[in-house]
Amino acid sequence: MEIMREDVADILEEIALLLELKGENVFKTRAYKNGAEVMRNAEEDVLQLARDNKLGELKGFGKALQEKVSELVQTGKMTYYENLRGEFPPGLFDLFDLSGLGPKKIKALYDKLNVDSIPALKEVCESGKVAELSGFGAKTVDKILEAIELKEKFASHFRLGSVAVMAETLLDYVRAHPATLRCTHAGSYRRSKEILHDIDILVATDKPAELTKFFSELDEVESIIVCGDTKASIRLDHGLQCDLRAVSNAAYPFALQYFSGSKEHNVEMRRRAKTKGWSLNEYDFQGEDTSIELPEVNEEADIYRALGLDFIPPELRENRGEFEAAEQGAIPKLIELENLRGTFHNHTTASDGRNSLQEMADAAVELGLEYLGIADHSKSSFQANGLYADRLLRQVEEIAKLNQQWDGKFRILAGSEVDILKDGSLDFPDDVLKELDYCVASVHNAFTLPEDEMTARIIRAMENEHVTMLGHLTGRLLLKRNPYQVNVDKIIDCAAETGTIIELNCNPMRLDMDWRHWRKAKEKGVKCSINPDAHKIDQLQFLSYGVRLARKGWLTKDDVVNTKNLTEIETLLNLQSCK
DNA sequence: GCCGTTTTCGGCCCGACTGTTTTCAGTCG
Repeated sequence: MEIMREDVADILEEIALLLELKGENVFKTRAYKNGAEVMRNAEEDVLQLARDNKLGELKGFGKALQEKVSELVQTGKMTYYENLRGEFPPGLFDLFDLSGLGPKKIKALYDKLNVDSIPALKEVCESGKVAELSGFGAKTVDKILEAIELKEKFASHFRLGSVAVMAETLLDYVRAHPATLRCTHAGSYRRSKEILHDIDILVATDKPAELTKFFSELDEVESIIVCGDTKASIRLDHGLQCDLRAVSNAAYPFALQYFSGSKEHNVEMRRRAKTKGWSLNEYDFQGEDTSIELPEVNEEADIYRALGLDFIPPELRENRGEFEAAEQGAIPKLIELENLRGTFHNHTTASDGRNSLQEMADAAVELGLEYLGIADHSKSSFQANGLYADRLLRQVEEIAKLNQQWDGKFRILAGSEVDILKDGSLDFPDDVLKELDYCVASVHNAFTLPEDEMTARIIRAMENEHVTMLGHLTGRLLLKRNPYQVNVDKIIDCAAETGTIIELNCNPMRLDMDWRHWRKAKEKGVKCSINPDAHKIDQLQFLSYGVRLARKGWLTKDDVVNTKNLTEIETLLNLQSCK
């Protein structure tokens, strides 16, 4: 099997774990973890660099990592890794998933009690042997057993869309507390990650212990993980964890910056602070040399300014180029929800939607939109009641009639989500497609094609002049189904050449194309359409997730076509005004 | 193991909480 970028990163990360188990130098293990991070995020074609023995060009890759990864990519195996792996039983790795257990404790359990799997751990916990080990006690045993139970019960991953309501509710509670001075979300929720492990809330107050106690006693709390004077961690329904940090008003900007992360972003912040002779933590700047004056900080932006940086919006804080941009005054003005004037790719009862054309349009008008693109499924998506050409053309006529009611102030755009068939041809012939206002082309079957065939298939579809935009590029369903194999770089290049718009499908299950690719796409001139893929009226609200992820992908108002008003869209699509 | 306008050695981000400890190690974020 061909080695992928992600496989290399996973192996480097596993080596780091193995080295920790062996009790190796922490900086050595960190070097491997860092190497994994570089593999995942580097702009370069890292596999090609590995084939050419040029990985040393990447910061973080020295002689040792370069040789090991090159061996892996060129031969399909890494001797060092395989030897290291042979030193430990495979079941040991599962123990790292248990919260409260780290490399030191796992090593002790393995060395002293021969624990090499979760079932074995459960047994020695229950037999009382663990409590006898030095450094372990009754409470540790309880915690381990609870962690085992939790792992079995919950997977600790949550989609942005499934935590957003709870995140807002909890913040509202904190905001309403009389001892709260100011508060907001931090962490990955603030950074708009598509998958979250927890919700972080930060509060400024003179009575921190009062806040943590209040928080840990909310009705929504299933169990309390920790509750101290300044921090409370609670577990909610479905195992979702939520952390509250309470700090002084003076420390609030520092804490907000710190707890918003990402870890990679903060490591770089601290490194930059050090070059100025300061140490940065979640409370303040500390001067190593007391003769150097410390900057005054009242809000988060002051911290960035002190380091010679423009304010970096939280969504961009992934250490993926935001520092360079902030230095050069090149942080883009990111898109806002209120910039959206309309949207494409929505379904009705004609295929697998729940609401009629009229109902969907009324809901869009209610949201203040000027146009709503309908794109019901085409005939090959028989599972979704896809339309044959005759039904589609009747829908086009019906839309034309409905459009007369809004006197040109609102318009339903007649489209189709046309299936890209296995060979890259489309599910409707050109003489049907040309009757439409626009067309979304999507893959809905044959997900297991090899990457090159899948890429060629999609490119062939994009080359059709009637295809306006490409739907959910990778077909992923977050936490449920992996993306199909497709060469995203080639798709982006093709979109740039053909002028095909790429969709940011904002169904929280999809959020596809992934935010990590948008910056590259926009630099090549590819436009984005933020599409809710709504199957009922309330799913039009998915637009807010789309905007959050578009921001994360560095997109501005100008990069997103559905920020254009109706007149501009009619021009873009070569449509006669229906006034 | 990596890195370098203080460079080839000596650093590498840092604090809170918990539990098992009589002053700290381990884990987490």
